[in-house]
Amino acid sequence: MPRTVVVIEDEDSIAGAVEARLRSEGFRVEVAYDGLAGIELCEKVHPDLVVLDLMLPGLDGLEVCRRIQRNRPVPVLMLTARDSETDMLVGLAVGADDYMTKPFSPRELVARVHAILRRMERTLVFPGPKVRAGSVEIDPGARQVRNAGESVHLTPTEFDLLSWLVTHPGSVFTRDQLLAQVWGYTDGSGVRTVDSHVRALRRKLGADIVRTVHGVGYAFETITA
Amino acid sequence: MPRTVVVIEDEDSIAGAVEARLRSEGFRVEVAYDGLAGIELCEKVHPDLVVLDLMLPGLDGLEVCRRIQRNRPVPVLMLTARDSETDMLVGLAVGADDYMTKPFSPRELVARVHAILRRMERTLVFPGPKVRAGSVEIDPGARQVRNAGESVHLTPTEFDLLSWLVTHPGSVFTRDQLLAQVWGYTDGSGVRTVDSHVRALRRKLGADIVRTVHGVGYAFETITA
DNA sequence: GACGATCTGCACGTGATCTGCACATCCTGT
DNA sequence: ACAGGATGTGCAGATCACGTGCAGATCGTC
Repeated sequence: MPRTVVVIEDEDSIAGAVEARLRSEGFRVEVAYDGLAGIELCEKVHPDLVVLDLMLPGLDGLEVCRRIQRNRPVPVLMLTARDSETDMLVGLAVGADDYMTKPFSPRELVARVHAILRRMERTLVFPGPKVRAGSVEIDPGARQVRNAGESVHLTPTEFDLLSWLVTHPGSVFTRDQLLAQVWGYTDGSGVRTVDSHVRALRRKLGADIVRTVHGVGYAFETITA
Repeated sequence: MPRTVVVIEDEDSIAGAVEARLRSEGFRVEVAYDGLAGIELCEKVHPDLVVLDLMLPGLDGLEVCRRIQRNRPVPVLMLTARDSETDMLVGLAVGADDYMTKPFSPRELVARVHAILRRMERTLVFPGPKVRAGSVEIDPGARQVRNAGESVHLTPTEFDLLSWLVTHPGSVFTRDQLLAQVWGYTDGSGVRTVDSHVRALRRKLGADIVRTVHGVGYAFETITA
């Protein structure tokens, strides 16, 4: 599933360059040429990130930022013509996650987009929707887990592992795949370590939280009670 | 006791007009002609209201506004030469209570000064919204904190840090994110400084005020009773 | 200019967490 | 039922992150 980026920028040349570059990076890109259109676009496509020009015709970029955030928290990379510390502070105040001054290199923009998304993945800043699985309730934003109402403490690796499985219900993953996705390892070292963490999850959340697929790996499934 | 107003404005003609008009309304008026002098003046006379030009020689008006607010919360009426929504939003973001674009009529200025002071009086009588977290009570307007009824003194940084966390309950923030949001730093320097201030908060308000998310960062949580 | 408050950030101790072995147990195909 | 591979369990050393004490730098105030 490709990441979606909404670009709100009135200058054609910049909008086009940003769009092309991000698209070549594998993002799904939608462009709006003024603030109101941008807000509507965000409501429609629910982007993973917004690239927003501070100076827009009609509605001001800061106001656009606020309205977008109000509907649904989303990381914002703000573009500004002026290079001043004030702009940065103001941008951060209304909820932007990073900002760049024009002119900028498309390469740098791509780098920052990736940086923000990586940060968001690792640490969801905004309270996201909670995921339920049987009696287990997972809050990705708060990195908290409850079982039958009781708060359960998970270590970082345990939480990341559970999160990965939960966000891909029904899919079976080999130990190597889990090491790659959750641990970031590329070589096949330490496959048994996965077992240890699966075990920890079962001890804390019940044996049914993770299903063993003999000869293959592990999978998460919502219990259809 | 007459109300004191500090006017920070570099243009002689405007400063003179504002001063004369306000004085004729019974205010005690002090004038500074640049940002630094304005800040010092505020420290000296503790005004009930500040009229602040956005465009100042030397120190930027927004920076002046922040520093004044940091020492002691005071209503600010901001003057700006440009008539743009951006400026208003920017001004409000850094803590101004109202803004006017030049040219303006002295009569209107006086009206707004009275309006702001009236509003302030009301909010003194009817305190603003307070945030509660367990036995801890936070008053953002007054920058005051109470724990089990006892008034607790927080340093500026401590209060800013707590405020940010409190306004995003449940969300986990990395040290880098907190440095960016609370300190305004963009590079990753000084991550351990965050620890020190978290520690100060816990010493003053109890260990539970901030939750450590091992391997990630910190989060604030209302006590789930 | 001097004093106190505050901020910053290092160094160290401690506790939490990760890793992966060795052995026990379970599963599957025959 | 049996063999052989796969998975579960207990555990301990290594590693990593965090809390703490402290001291120098800086800021605000008188």
